Amino acid sequence: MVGDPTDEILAAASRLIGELGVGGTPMSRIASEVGLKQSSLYYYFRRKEEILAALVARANVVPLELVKQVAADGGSAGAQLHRFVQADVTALCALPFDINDIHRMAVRDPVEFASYWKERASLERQLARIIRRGTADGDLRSVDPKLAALTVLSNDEGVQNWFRLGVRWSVPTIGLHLADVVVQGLLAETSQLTAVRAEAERLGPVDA
Amino acid sequence: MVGDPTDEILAAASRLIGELGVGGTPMSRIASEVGLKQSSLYYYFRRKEEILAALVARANVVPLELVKQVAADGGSAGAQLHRFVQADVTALCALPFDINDIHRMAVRDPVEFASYWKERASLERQLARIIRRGTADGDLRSVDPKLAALTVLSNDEGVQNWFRLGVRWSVPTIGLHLADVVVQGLLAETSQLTAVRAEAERLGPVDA
DNA sequence: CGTGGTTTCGATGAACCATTGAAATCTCTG
DNA sequence: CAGAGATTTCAATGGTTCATCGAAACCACG
Repeated sequence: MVGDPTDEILAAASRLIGELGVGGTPMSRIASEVGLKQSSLYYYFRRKEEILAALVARANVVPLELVKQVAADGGSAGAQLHRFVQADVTALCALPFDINDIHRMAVRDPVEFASYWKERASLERQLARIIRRGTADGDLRSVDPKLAALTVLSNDEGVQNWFRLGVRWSVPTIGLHLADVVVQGLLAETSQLTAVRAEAERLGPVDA
Repeated sequence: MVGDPTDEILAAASRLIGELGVGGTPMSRIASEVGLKQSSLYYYFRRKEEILAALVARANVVPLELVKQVAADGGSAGAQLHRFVQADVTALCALPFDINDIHRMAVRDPVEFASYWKERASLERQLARIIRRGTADGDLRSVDPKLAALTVLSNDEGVQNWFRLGVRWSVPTIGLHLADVVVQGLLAETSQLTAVRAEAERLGPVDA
């Protein structure tokens, strides 16, 4: 054990949950991984969900940073959306565990996961803002911005889910495909897709 | 208790799991719901997962029926896709439990859920075939049909997930939005969306 | 040293999954 | 209707996990 036991525990939990799932990783296993006895974990975390909440809190920051960065970098709404989707898919697939797995717990325990839901709502709002602006500019079709934002995020999480099962495509391939579908699906005119894609590429990958 | 205890058990399990989640519904609760003791359940199902497998097996049939029906009804690939997405979203949202919740178990237990994975693969294949034909006809953009099929299904499951949390939109609203985005996202020309939508509407909702 | 705060642990209890062998119930036939 | 044989139910039990508690070990510092 080198650093803060809290970090050690989170790192071990993160790895094990990615391997065995939330339900499949007992506290005793996490404990032995960091050289502690099972009951000792409860000194650092009062309940198992507290570990999950801490884990998801970290994971949640990433997409939020992404959408902020994308908005700050500017460009058309389509290009922003395109860059966000690609980066979001990449970020979600890079997590050591399935975010939906932990999301499942967050549904049952709104108190413990309060910050998760707050950040999640913020993420939807900011994405909706981009889409709303796109509609106002005439770049995007006229859609309900909030509904569109929700489906975009759902899609990112959905493919992340299936990616973990070992599909044959690389993450960039999936991200690019998804970004293309989503953006063209919201674009006012299909012919703009190549232009939007070029613009997104010119701005480069998001670095958060 | 009126009919086959097996059906009684599945019905109770289905309802309880929708309410409390897979991990949150003990066998004892299911048992008492159908007027049995906990251990008696194991006469009908050897393990808890067997109940879940039976549940998901039923649920899985629906999208499979849908895609077959849609293909049988004919029409352009875009219209078929549009009708399928709407019907699939409706079907998934109508399930008493979150299909992803059970899907999670299926990942860890490929033996028990063997039929699930077979039907799932079949679903992806048939959807991919529709998309492939659309590309060949020039209706759809040139995309990897299998990747596109996977993302379409992911999207349906993704919104179903979030729908359960009580979003403010109705199921038909969500389904229509998603179908529009997906279809236009894959269409060769945006201008065709209204035509495709009209065609899909003329064919009516899928009745499987 | 020794005092007070921090960290770890063993013991324990409650909830749940699963098994088992026996009891109760049903079914069918002579 | 008796009773053999199959079906269905259950109480008892064991193993695993989450969580709590009080005591012991450890540590910093006067």
